[in-house]
Amino acid sequence: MNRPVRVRFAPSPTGFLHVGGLRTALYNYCFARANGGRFVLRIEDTDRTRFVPGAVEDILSSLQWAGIAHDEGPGAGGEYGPYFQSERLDLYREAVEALIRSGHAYPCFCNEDRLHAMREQLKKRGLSTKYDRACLGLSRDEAETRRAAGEAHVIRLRIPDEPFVRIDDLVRGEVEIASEILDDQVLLKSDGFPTYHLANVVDDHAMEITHVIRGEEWLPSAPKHLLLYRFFGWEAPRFAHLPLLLGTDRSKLSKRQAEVAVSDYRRHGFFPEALVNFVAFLGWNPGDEREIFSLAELVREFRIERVNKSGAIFNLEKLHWFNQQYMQRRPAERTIQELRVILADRGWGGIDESYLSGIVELMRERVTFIAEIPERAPWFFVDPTEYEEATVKKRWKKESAALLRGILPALGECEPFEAAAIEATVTRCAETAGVGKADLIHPLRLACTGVGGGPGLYELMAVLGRETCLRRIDRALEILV
RNA sequence: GUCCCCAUCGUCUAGUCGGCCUAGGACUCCACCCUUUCAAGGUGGCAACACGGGUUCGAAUCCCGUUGGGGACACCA
Repeated sequence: MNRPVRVRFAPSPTGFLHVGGLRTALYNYCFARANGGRFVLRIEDTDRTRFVPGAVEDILSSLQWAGIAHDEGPGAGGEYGPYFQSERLDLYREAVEALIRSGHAYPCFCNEDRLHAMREQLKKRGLSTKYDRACLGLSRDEAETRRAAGEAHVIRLRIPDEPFVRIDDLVRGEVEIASEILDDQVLLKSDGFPTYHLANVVDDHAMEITHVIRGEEWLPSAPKHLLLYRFFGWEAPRFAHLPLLLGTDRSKLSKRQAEVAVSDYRRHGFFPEALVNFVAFLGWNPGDEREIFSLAELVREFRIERVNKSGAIFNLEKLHWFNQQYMQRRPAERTIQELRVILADRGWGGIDESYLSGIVELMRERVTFIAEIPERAPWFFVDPTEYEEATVKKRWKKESAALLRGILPALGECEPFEAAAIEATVTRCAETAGVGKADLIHPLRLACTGVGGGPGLYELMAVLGRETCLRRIDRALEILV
């Protein structure tokens, strides 16, 4: 009765890993980990016409980046392989023949044109566009003869004559669908490849999947899958249909409305922890007010029963907030290394470790992305060549130049050249000159950075170092007069 | 069009089997505090139970309907 928990994430390589797919994978992963189960990754590559080169690699690397590791599947091995459906074709063919023998499936020789015309007719009359079963009337002998002759055909599922199919969904409860609206779905295409419906059921059974956690778009076809399990005589898994991720226009999140590939977010500099945390909260929450969850914490707290029923809009602003939160929390060492790479890309390579450490310490709570550090504070890496006009106007007074000249020698002797000592120096000079500290601080900041905002002046000067500060002050004195 | 799903602030949501909700938190926005600046942080504010019927002493919570939104209707997944 109680089989060991096994779940799967089964993307098709028709594009890059979608953020919605990431959430589906995440929920599957959490469910498996929380229940001592196995998380299987299976590639559903049964549509040769839509295969996108590089998609499999993108799916794999995106999942790895996010920290969602599969126990079985491409790159991980496993007892239930192969994990590419294109390598399991024999299984589907055998299964479909068994279905034909038991009378639950039948060959159909209708061509696309006839099918299309038929649907148009039904649509015009306001009826559902299901197959009219023209080929169901064929005798078994005739069908076999035509198949043997190599005539192009598909195999269709024969929907039984019963009032309805019921599915007990883990997030939606009981859902009933009238059988009469179910279509005689194609199971095997004329090219010998299975459709999703067949391959999915055959593989989930073969791989002993106990819980199918997937997007809500599959809910309407779930009854067909249930029927398939019954016709095969297999125990069906439990189903959990997840609410959709929506774009700002409230329609299913798609390429048209926003960036949807996980790799896009990665490229923009979002942290995997932030994306995972954000996406986890689109349809689930712990029931209290906590919001920052590591992957390990999600595993510990995730309950499939707490998954919401309604779709959630992918709110980029909130994602930014999560990223900023993680910017402040993540270990500085990682940020330093990543900053080093970004700087090297901009031609600012070979920078001292302790210097980068000082920068990160000062900038981490002021930015959302690492790349913002050189953007917002280029003066850490190069002397300012011009001075922000509005700040000059507001902060550079007639007496500023004299004040800076006055503090220059004191800064030259300030020992050690650290925040506390620099502050003491500035305070003393301000007192001596009979002005407020601010009259010294703002011109100093302008001279050292060229801008009006940024980290605390003393801290920033300490990081820049005495030599750099003095040089910059000299130069400002020349230019600003 | 047919079928299915959904319905609390602009957004993500809390609201366990109806009373503790004059509906809580977070994002965004605004104000104030902190402060040399910019942030971060703190405090406060704006802002919602789609509508109509029931059931009940009592409903955001249960039932029905309406409306709205979404999804599915392929030899795509």
